[in-house]
Amino acid sequence: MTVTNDDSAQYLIRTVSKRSGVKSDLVRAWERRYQAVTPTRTSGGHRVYTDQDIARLKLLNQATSNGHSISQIAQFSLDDLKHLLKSETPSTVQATNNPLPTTRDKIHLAEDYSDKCYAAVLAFDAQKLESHFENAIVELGAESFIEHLLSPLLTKIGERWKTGELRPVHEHMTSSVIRSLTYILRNNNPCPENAPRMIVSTPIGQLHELGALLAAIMAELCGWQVTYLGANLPAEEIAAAVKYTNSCALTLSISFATDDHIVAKELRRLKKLIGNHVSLIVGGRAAGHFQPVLNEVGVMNIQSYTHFKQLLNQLAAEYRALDDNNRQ
Amino acid sequence: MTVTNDDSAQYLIRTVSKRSGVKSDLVRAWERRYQAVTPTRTSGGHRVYTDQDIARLKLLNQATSNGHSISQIAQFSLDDLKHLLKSETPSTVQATNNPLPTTRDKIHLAEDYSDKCYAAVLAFDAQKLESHFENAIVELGAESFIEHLLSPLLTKIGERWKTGELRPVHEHMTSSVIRSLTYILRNNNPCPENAPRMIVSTPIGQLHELGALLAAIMAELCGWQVTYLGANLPAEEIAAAVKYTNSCALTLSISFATDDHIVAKELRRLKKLIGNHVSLIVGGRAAGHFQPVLNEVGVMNIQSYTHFKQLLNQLAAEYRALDDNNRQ
DNA sequence: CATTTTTTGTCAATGTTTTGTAAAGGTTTG
DNA sequence: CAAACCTTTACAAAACATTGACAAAAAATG
Repeated sequence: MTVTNDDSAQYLIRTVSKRSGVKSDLVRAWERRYQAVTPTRTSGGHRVYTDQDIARLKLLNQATSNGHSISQIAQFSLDDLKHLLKSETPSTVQATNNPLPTTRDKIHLAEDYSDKCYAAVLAFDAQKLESHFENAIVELGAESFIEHLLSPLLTKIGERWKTGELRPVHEHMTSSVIRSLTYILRNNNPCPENAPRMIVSTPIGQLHELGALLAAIMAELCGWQVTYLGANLPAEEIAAAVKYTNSCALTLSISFATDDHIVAKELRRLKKLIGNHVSLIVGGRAAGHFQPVLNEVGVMNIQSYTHFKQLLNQLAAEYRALDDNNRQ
Repeated sequence: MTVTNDDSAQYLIRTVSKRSGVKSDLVRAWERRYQAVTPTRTSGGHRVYTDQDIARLKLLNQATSNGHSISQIAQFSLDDLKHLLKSETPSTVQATNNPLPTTRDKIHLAEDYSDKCYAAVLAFDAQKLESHFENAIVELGAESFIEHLLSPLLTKIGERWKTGELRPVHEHMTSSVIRSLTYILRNNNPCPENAPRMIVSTPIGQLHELGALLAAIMAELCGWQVTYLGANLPAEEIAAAVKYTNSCALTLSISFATDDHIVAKELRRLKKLIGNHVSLIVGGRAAGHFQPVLNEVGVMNIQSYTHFKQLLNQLAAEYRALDDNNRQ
């Protein structure tokens, strides 16, 4: 049984765009130039699409971001497209050259969205927040969404939380919305079989999960196979997860400098439990407070968004090289 | 529930509007433009609708907020519309014969999936778990998925956790996967504008969120507009969320009888903070341990899956009636 | 390697369709 | 008689369509 409905389901182009992740203009362009889809029309001339069309555009979107030329694959059947995507390595996210002219516009757009999203958070309007996020993902693309919208937004929320403009519930609500969005983001970027694995969580006592959530999403986008565990877990549990999944990296977010003892103790225990072959990465607002322990334990400390991305790619490369050697 | 296909039950447009959530003007517009409904008339010319018409408008309302174009689906049959929305809302129609999968088959299938899912949990394989869930949702439909798969699975996890077969991480991982599935489930079942609102969370000290998650999903499926806050929140925060969202119900899950004092205290504080006009619902494995407090505070205690569903529908009906009165 | 050429995503301008809402003025109902 | 309905007409915002053009990226060519 396939996911798609029969032909009775009819959508207008904006819905198709939202669901497939392809901008409306581009949907039309693909139809005009390559007949990638052939929607029926209303009496007034508006395009009307089926569920199949949406599935098709979703796959085409994935395939093109994997490097395929749209002109070559536009007329493939659904099965052909699925087959194409199965036997493929994922999109490698380049961390390098960013300051392109198009990026500037995106940054502007992202700021715009960021304001709207923050307003929704402040108003405690989960529905609106989710809606803004959805639109932003389509317009910005997953990568830019994270870098220029999500990342600064979470920083802002963290700050406002300290000043008292926001309450803890605001953060919980936001986490909840973002968590359910994970599904769309992951959908755009299926990860391969042999991807390096990572656990993301928060040590015990650390209740704020926004940072961890961001890290998890970023890692997934960089081609990692991430298992996200949520916040506030004791070292033994996290270590167990690392073993179960055979992960080669563990990322923790520490955003609040509550009790130095606990965090330090947990970090030391964790390192002992997971051993040296697993990379321990720590980030978050308050990570700096624990610098001595971080150094002692041998933690990779995240400095910035870009830094984390570099780290992710670097580690993934190392892991792949290691993996190749083992196989030979 | 049951639908009286009785022709004797006839309604005027204001009633139809209230029950379906479609404004009177719009009901007329849909009739004039697309013949979405074709009510009979009184001798004087007033429109007279049947229960079927109401059901129809309800579905059309849902479908449009789901992205379907009203002009395209206005003339669909009731069955077509139901099929379009795939997951059937319990509060609406279920009376017609289900020609496709028997309930018995579904239960069997669900058990099958349940086993697979539990195996994935045990093996700590988040990807496989998510994949099973996805397939199950498609095959079973959202409702059956929750009743016959998710609900028993979570119970099982709770039990196995107590015996030590599963660790806390297993539960965290499962929560994480289910949380990201929320997106699909919600998408299948968009809630109307005037839906009653509910907050779902877990009182401070209660770290297990699976029960709360299930409650949230069920409530959404019953037509509530749910804001899910995650676990472990102090009374003030939860109460703030209730106020922000103007919720008329609050559901808490208590699955672990840690410290009687804290939970009891939190419940009392919560009741004070939210007042009497907000329904306080409590469920979960360990809810029974707090029976005295629950009685004292005036809590509705969830007894079972079915009971919760009844409660949800009943409260929603009460709220709608109240809302109607306020508007008049 | 340097130049075209092609591909591809994006945008702008301009006109149309869709769709929810509202006002005006008459009719029915209780 | 007041409240609720009815019909018609109109309106405006959002969403679409079409055409044509542009520029970056990729590919082909010299």
